[in-house]
Amino acid sequence: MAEPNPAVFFEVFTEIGIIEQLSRALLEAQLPAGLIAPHFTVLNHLTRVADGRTPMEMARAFQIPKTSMTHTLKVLEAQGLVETRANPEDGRSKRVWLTDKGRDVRARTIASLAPVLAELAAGFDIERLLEIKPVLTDLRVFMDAARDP
Amino acid sequence: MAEPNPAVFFEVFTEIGIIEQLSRALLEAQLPAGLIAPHFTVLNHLTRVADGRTPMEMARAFQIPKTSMTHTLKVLEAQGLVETRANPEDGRSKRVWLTDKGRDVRARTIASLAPVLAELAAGFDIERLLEIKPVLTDLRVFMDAARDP
DNA sequence: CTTGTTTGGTGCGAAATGGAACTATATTGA
DNA sequence: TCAATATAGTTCCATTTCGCACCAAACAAG
Repeated sequence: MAEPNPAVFFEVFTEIGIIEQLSRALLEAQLPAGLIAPHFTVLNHLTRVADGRTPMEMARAFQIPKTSMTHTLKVLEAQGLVETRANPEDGRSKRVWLTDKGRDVRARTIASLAPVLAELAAGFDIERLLEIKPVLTDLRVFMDAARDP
Repeated sequence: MAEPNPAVFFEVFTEIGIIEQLSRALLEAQLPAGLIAPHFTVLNHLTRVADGRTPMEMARAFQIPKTSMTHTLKVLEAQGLVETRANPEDGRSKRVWLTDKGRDVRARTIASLAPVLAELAAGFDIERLLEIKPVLTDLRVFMDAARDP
């Protein structure tokens, strides 16, 4: 019997890296011109988690530098997909809100993604995904908590 | 009982995206200055899969555009970590070989990564990773085969 | 052959990424 | 209270990413 070997983390991360590339390509194929995955991620986060987040809250949620979030939001705002207003509770920060157009783009993308996902589901057993999902969630939460604060 | 819902793909991809970010940060923290994850990925691929691959073979393996591979290799070559020679079997292409220095950088990175992975293993059950790994591998293979050629 | 098409690789330019330094506001503590 | 420190966000800049256009070698068909 083999010893538990931490290298399995490395191997799992390698698989995850490739799947991330492939799934990002699937998403971006459905996005309107000028938008890429990080833009969609923000629209989706504001819809699913809570509208009116601050840039820093989102940067932390996605584990990206705040400078990257600044730029991503600039693009979204220039395209009229989000709008920002001052945060009355903290003069340093601002809050980001979806516009109707932003909500619409997000909804259309989800809709056009549905047949793509359905095609994946036709060739890969969804049950297996349901099994690994809680492990992935726990791993994400664990790693998120483990990084040096 | 719920219908099998393809949206679980979306949810799994979301978790995978965040884990990819976090794991990449762990790797890059161990890399020497001037190298980032994609550089290491090439060194690792040449070591694990086969030395002397062509740029296109690697671009396809990692699912990145060939122009990105050109640039990544330029950095690695400038730092003396790989060297390229003409491909005698095909005048259009070239083959990429690790140098001793490249092998050394890769080995040192793996070594310095070991305690990081061990620390992860101390807080997260490796058995659960061993369970999901084959599913991830199958998913990666399936998605890789499913993209339009 | 030789002409049309495919394939490997590069140069270029636009956009994205992210570190460093900076400003402004908030918080902490002596 | 007010000085020291921490935090949110931006600007600036170097590097990365990747689409497009291009070149050269290979291959395919007549």
